Amino acid sequence: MMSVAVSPLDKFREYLATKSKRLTQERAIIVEEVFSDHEHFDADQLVERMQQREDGRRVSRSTVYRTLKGLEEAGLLRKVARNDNREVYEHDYGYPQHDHLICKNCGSLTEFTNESISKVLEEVSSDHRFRMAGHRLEVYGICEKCSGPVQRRHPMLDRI
Amino acid sequence: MMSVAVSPLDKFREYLATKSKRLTQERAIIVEEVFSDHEHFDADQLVERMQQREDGRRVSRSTVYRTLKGLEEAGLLRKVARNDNREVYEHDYGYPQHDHLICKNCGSLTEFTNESISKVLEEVSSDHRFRMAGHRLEVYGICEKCSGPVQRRHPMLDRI
DNA sequence: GTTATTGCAAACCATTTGCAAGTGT
DNA sequence: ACACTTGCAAATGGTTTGCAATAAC
Repeated sequence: MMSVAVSPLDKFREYLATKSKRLTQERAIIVEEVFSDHEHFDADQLVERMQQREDGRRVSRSTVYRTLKGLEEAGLLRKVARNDNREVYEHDYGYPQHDHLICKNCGSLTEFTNESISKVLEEVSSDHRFRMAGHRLEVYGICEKCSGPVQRRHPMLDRI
Repeated sequence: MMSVAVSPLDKFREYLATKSKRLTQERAIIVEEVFSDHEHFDADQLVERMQQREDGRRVSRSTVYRTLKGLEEAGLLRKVARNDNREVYEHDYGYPQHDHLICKNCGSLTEFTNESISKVLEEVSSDHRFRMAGHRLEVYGICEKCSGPVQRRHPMLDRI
C-alpha cells in the first residue's frame, strides 16, 4: 500500500516551483484529464480527449506534448512502451510499481507486479556500481484472447 | 555455453528461403558488416559503416533499413533500446540472453545476465496465459563512470 | 512590468515507400 | 522470363520548435 500524501496537481506544482515554471490553466487541465483515470494512453489520445472536453477548455497539441514532458520529469508519468510508433504513458505516482505483457497481435497491455524483479535489478545495479533510477520491462508475446479464439475457429474439432 | 551450428549468413539464408526472398549481394554485405563485431549500433551508424567500406561495395540507406527489419524477423538481431531517438540493435544469435543498464548521462549500455529474470517472466506469462516470445528490459540510471568523477570534483573534500 | 507560456504553422528527423531500373533463381 | 530488390527521391508521421500574442507571477 502506497500512501499518496499529495495530489498529482500539488506534486506538479512543487516541481514547477523548483524550476521557476508556472502553473498555467492549460497545465492544470491536462493534469486533471490525465489523472481522471488509470488507463494507458499516448500523446495523440490525450490531445483528442482535450479537444472533446465539454467545458470547452481546449489545449493545443504543442502544449500537450510540452506538458507530458514536464509530467514525466516531475515523476508523475512514465513511458512504458511504444505502440504504433507512439510512446505510451502511464501514471507513475500513487500507483504501485509494475511491468507489462504486451500483445504483438492486438497491442493490449497487461500489468503485472513481481517483487523479485526489482530485487534482482537492485542487486545487479549494485554489482555494477550503477545507480538505478528506474526501469522499463516489456514482455512481448501473444495474449490469452488472441491466442485462443483465433486459432480455434472450430472449437469442437480440437478434441479429435 | 550456446553452440552456434550455423553462421549468421546461413541462418539468414534459411529465413529468406522460407519467405521466398533472395540472398542478394547487398544483404550478404550487410550481414558481414553487422556480424563483424559485437557492438551495439543504430541504423545510421550502420549506414555510415557501409559507406566507408574500402571495397566500395556500397549499400543504400533504404536497403540498410529494409535488411535490418529482415534480420530482426530472422532472429539475428533485436532492438534493445532507443538512444537519441534511434533504435539500437544488437546480435540476437550466437550470443547469450542478457539485458542492459542504460546510463542516462552518457548513453552507454552495459550488458548483464541474470537467470532468475527469465524464470520469473515465464512464470508470470504462464499465470496470465500469455505466450511470451521475448522481452526488453532497460534499466535506467547513472553508470559508474558518470557518477564517479563528475560528482567528486574535489575528492579530498569527500572525507570532511 | 517581467518572464514564462501558449497556439499556430513550419521544421525536424528517423523510418518508410512508390517506382523504374537492375538482379537472383 | 518471372518475381523480388535496389536506389533514389519523395512521403510519412510523431514530436519539436520559432515566434508573436497572451497570461502568470
